[in-house]
Amino acid sequence: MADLNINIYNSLTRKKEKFVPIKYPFVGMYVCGPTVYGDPHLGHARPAITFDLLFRYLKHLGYKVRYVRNITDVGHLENDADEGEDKIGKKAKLEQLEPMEIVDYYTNRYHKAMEQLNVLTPSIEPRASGHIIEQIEMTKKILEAGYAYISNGSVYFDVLKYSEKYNYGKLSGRVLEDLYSNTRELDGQHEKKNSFDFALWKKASPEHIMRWPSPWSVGFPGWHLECSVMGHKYLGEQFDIHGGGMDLLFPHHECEIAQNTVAVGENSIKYWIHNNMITINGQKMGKSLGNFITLEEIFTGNHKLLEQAYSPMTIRFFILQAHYRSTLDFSNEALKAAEKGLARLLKGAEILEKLKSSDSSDVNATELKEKCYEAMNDDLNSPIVIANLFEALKTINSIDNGTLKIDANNLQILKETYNTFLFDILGIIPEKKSNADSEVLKPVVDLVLNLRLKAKKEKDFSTSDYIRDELTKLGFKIKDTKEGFEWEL
RNA sequence: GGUACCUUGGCCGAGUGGCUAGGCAUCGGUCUGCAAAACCGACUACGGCGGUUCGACUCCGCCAGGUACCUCCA
Repeated sequence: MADLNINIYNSLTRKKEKFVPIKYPFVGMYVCGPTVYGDPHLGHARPAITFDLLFRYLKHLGYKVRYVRNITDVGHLENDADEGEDKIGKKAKLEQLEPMEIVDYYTNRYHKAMEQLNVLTPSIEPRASGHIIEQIEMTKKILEAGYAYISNGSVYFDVLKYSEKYNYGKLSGRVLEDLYSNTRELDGQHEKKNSFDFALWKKASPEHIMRWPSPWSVGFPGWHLECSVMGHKYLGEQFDIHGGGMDLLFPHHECEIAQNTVAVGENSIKYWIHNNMITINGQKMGKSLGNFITLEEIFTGNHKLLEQAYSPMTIRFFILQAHYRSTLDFSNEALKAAEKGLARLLKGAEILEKLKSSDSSDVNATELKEKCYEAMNDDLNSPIVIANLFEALKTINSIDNGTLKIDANNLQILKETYNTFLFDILGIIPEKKSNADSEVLKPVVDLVLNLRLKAKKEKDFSTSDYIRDELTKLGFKIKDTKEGFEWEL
């Protein structure tokens, strides 16, 4: 068994820390999921895959992980808390649908994309709209503690009051004085004592569709509240990991910490983990910037920036080839490189199954195994894991070629390591080869290639080349081997 | 304007105070009737200027360029 000495970067302390769960062997992990008002895009794939990697790895190490990833279907406003429209509500009006139709439609689309990316389903996937009562309860608690105030039917968190006793900005490094001078003048700020106060409950304007009764007004909960509520509801007063995109660090996660501190207790979450953004031409890919590419567009190649379609596994591999805390720049060239590299690794897995062991061994597979664990333990360094797998691939091919030998024991470890890391931990699945395995096609192609083999033996190269060229045109890859031939579609 | 971060070879991307990750592309070689695949080899980089050091891509300072957050965003 691998050692459990994982180091992980904690945004809260800004350094790598040894991961020690609050209550071994259980791990509670909460990750901010999507606001379901549009198709999932490449940016959504990053946190999903990053935390899927963590989820898989922790489980692999034997932890009992409860992974909660929410669906935001209410309270996420288009603009500033006072004047903005709810994202879902806006879309619903636009398309003349019930808000919940929008929510279900895009939630399903999200799930489908996640499945294609081989992202495991979380243990619990709660919706904000299903936790209105709990959100009202938490708002009450914060009011009772004296860290919130009611203004015109809305409830706001009193950041100034909070910062007298606690450190607002401990996560983001934000300084309150800076927020004073730098928050823009926006309409409707008059309800708040200070511009940096944030809403816990909002009174609904007449045209606002999504609304619930509360002690203060008919309205809806503030965006930051849902994660605090659902995280603690399902993972307890204290839990281990809270994750999300770096862009949520401020204000979203900072506000969560403030709410938690008042309503649940200080330091209720141990590790804050943030993935970096995917950029396109060096700029963040984002809904508001309009430069995003949806996952469906990538899978079909139907976008003006795409030179071709890229499979879900190519995307997954592409994302894992960069460290999760680095920005990752999108380009066709990089994606094609990922595609080719991945295909080689998968081919290696097939060859590995057929390898024969020898009496002696030039290969030390234990070393590979240790290097892979070491990389994962060092803040989930998936690029290093992949680099190690490529080294292993070289070894595999060399054994296949007969230039290296491996004994049974090392072969066993090599297989275990290669398959465990590639498939179980990195979560790669072999892509389905269209019709290559079809019952009808295989004998036909084999027949044709056997004819070619015969031609070759008779040195009738014009015929054999003709067959190969024609099959290549049809998309077959033909490979001659010592024994005869191999092909794939 | 404030805060933080980044700048690595043709491209993507790890990493380290001295031991030149990895992938893709390109160019040689081996193998092959020729290819393909595979293997071997080549190309060996760390924005600029100073400083610390026996030694810096890695630490410090300055400069340049870029990005993110400060408003919704994964």
